[in-house]
Amino acid sequence: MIITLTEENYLKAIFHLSQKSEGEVSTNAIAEQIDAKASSVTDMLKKLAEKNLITYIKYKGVKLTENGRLTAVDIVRKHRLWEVFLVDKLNFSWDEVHDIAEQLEHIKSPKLINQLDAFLDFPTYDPHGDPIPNKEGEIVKTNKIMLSKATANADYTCVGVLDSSSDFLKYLDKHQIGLGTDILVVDKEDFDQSMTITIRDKTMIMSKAITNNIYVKKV
Amino acid sequence: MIITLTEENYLKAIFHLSQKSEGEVSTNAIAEQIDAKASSVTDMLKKLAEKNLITYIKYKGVKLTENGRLTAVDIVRKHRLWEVFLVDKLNFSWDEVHDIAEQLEHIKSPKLINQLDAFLDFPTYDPHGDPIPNKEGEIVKTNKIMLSKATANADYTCVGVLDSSSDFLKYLDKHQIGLGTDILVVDKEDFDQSMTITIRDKTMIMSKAITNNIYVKKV
DNA sequence: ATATATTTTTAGACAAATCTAAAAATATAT
DNA sequence: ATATATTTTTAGATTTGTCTAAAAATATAT
Repeated sequence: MIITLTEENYLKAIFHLSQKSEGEVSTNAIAEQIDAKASSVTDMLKKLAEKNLITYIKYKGVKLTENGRLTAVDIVRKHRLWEVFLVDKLNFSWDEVHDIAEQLEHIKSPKLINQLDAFLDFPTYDPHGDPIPNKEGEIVKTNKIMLSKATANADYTCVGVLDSSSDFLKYLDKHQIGLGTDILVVDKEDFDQSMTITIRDKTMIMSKAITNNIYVKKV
Repeated sequence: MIITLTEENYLKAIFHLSQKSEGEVSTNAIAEQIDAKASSVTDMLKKLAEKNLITYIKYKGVKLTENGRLTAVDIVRKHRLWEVFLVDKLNFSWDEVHDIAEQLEHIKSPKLINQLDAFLDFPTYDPHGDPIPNKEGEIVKTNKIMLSKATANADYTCVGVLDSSSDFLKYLDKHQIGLGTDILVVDKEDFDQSMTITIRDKTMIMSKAITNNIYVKKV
């Protein structure tokens, strides 16, 4: 069955939205993610349901079918492998790769992806710390938590970011925070939930807007 | 100015056709190359002329403008660089790369192509012996000739192929002919223009259908 | 419980790229 | 030079993905 580029983007959007919260994904949420009008989304949902990629009940939102999930995960796999390629082989920085990978993820050739995977030495995480699904569509789950949920007086390591927009990644670069950076949570302010943290013996304060976008693991 | 994927394919087709013969390119020739109906081509030619990518006079065929030529050459550059990547880095064989490069050539990111170029060590020829245009759109001209035009009792080296279809390339692989293979032309039959050649001390006969698709250089 | 707000869907229109069928222009052959 | 063949264009329809505006369904608030 032929799946168009647009359909692929819808499937990916639905997949990402269903990762964020349980249950059905709403039309409006998809519209926002895709940057389209809700009416356009409704049209597309009918097509995807017709192709058995989603289950769709009017006014009730959608869910990916097994088929749809596998298709979406395959796109995510390609996206993340290409990001590794761009950073590891072509010397891109982690804030530059998203838009290019967004294009490359639609290239259709199973052999290409398998060879790329081998060429990159079968990476398990992309440059933002997101896991790379395997060929069977399985995704490893790491017990990462949001930095904002970390407890005071404990050591953590940065293992990923939620927001991989260029602006946020540049902020992290500026403060020399990357994957593997050790973070000591010194204090958490009750009032605005800002945090005092220590990185390489330098202490700084981070707003919740920041700590809510950094994934850490207890060390 | 935004150039769609379809427009890019038309420009590339016109470019390749104008390489083959002087003067204007005909609507039918484009239709055949693109595998579309002549009426569709006419519609597209109007659009391309509107965008100043071609000069188009009704019933008189088309020519690329400087702008159109640069756009087409850039696509060819990308196509050939990706082919080098696939063969040199991902271990594809030369008969497998065309269709994938056909997709990759449309990825839009100047930085990506420049970094790829550097990563591949600035190659000048693709896996089929076709020259890779430089950033400025210049293409080196080699004094290659068709094997069918070669003279008897002279030494040549294979430097390229005209037909880079999978079937033809597999024929060459089977007979262990590749870029750099030395070919001694022993005799040329007047009747059917078949040739007796010697490759690594093994003599064989090649029909004109074959010799017409192999580029050689006198050695 | 009823009015109000929000979300979602429908209806109809539009742009891009294609097609078929027919008309117009150009080329070829006797 | 005139009839015939070929090439190219036009006209009108179709598909995909989008939109706006209005209607329908669902959710929220008093």
